[in-house]
Amino acid sequence: MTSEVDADPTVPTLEMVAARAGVSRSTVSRVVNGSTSVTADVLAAVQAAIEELNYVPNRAARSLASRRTQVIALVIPESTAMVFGDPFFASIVQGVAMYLANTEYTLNMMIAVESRPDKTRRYLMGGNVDGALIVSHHSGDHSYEHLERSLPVVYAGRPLTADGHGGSYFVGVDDIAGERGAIDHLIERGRKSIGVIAGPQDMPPGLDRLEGWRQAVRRYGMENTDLVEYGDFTPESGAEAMRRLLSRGVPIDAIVAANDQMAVGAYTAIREHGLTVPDDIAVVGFDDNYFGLTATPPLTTVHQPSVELGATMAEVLVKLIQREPVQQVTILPTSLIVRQSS
Amino acid sequence: MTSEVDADPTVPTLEMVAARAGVSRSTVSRVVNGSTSVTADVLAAVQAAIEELNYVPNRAARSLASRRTQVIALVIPESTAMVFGDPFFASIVQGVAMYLANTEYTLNMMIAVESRPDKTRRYLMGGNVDGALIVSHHSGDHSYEHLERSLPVVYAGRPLTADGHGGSYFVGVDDIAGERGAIDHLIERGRKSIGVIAGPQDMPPGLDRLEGWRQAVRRYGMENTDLVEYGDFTPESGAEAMRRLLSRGVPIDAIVAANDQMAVGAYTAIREHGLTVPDDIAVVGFDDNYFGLTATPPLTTVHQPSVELGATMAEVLVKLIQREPVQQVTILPTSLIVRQSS
DNA sequence: GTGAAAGCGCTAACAC
DNA sequence: GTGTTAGCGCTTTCAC
Repeated sequence: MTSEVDADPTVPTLEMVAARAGVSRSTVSRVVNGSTSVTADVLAAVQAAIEELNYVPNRAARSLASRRTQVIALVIPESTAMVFGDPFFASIVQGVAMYLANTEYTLNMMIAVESRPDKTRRYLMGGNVDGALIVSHHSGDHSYEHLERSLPVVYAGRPLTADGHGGSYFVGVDDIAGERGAIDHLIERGRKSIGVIAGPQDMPPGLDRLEGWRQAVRRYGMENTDLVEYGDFTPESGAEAMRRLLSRGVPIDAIVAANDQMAVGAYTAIREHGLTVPDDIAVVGFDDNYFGLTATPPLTTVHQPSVELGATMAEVLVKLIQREPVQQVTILPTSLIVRQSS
Repeated sequence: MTSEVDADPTVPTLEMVAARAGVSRSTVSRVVNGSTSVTADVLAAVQAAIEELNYVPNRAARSLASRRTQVIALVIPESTAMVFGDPFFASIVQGVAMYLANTEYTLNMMIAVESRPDKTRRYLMGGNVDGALIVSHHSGDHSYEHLERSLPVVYAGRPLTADGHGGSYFVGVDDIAGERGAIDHLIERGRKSIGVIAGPQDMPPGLDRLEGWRQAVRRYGMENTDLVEYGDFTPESGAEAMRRLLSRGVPIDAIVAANDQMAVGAYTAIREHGLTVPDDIAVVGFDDNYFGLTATPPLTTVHQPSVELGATMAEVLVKLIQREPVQQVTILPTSLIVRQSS
């Protein structure tokens, strides 16, 4: 048995609603668009007709006539999509989708194939969407900046440019403060020699989390100011960085990693050296995802509100589109989740 | 500084292309739509004009005139979106998006708010999309079945109905065979008493993976045919199920869990009893996500090709829309990933 | 092979 | 408040 799709169960049009309600198409249009200048009885009649016919406005027609699409693009570079497994991106997508579910906007998720950057650019500039949300693994990469002249755009994370944000709108978290908080916590617990497994230094989270560590090291007047090794956000790189740190022969009683994956990787290296977490070395991650949640021992980490980040990006973009006032920069708070690794 | 959006940088229209190329709009339309009945020189002229003007067809106009939208909806029930953290869903979304990136179709991802089922239904039936992909955590829930009469629909996972698939199109994996393979492996490694932490019995993966264990138990003539406890796919439930299994006092030297999260949870319970993985008890999961990958020891598990599953769903739907022949049921193979827990 | 003409379903001035 | 009138940018018969 094959499920056959009906030829055409005649989708009702605005005109049919008008005829049934005994009014003009304009009036129906007004009702559909929530105009106030319609008398109560006419409104009721139209609504009844809409209900009876099960009328749904045709987006294409509406968009063509109004020159608004009611579509928001969520652009994800292909290289980022590959690492979609990263819970951070999944959460952002979820936040965006859930926020938009309660608006009139539709989410158009697109993978930007990097070998054909033009395809994406043209699609976005071709009047097919009302605005775009850009999420890149290489957070801070605002290479779509030229778009901003023809389309409202909101980024996840601050741009890489040192001098301000170049007019871009973005939503992010305060990585510096978040990492500083992690170290405050370690100091409170009596740790003296705190190392850091930093992330790539060509993206803001990598840079800022390291800066947070630096500020804290200075503030607490710690002796070892060069206990830094770098990773690329993968567990393996975290393990390697930790091995390098341990092989220095310098005493270390705590480590902060720029994300949970590397923190969990550090566990491996610590165990290899016959040491235990947290007795010998306390470990604190960043992000708060299940890598840390399911690790043994469960990881203390800096929580980043990623679902909310997605929702906020969508909110800012919608306001931008509707020309409501919005801040260019929105910083969401991080919070320390203390578990058993510290 | 505020980024101002230009008033209207005049998006080029098909008419402008026609004028520039010195042909009629119909001809430009033919070129844009890849019609063969256009002479080489005319084609070249039109393509040049398109290039020079940076012309992009307006989707709304095209859709209005052709009565095709080129939009595919990916519907995710709200309750499922909540557990978006489950890598399985993230991978499906990724697969769908990546497949569609190479087609003319656009991905419209929508969260179906369960308190307003009508909103979703009407949107889908209102001629706003050419087809729908339905992904539910409660896999097998084909409650959108009525839609299939007016719209091509493809589901992830087999329906719950016992009698065939009721005409629905779906893409899934062979959970029964996958689980059986896990047990073949354990038997090969000399395990004698294999228990199972089953999933919820109101969804196909839960049912089928347990059935796979049952078939294998029977086939190998194992003695303990009731070494079954149930969980709800979370790590905690896996730990609890394992505790119940261990407290029975029956010898167990291996356990298969219906997903990786529960398998990792089982680790906890096994350790609590002073036992080790895999020396005392071998553990095999199902899904193959980072829960198992980052666990200690890394988990042996049944790999499910989730990205490919998403891509295949999209492929089937596109063929369905284009009235090309497609199988109603597509079953993707699972494969056993042997790591260190078995 | 190419053009002319007629809409697709809706919104938005503008009259009344 | 409500109706009339033009399109929005494209596809699609149908002639030629």
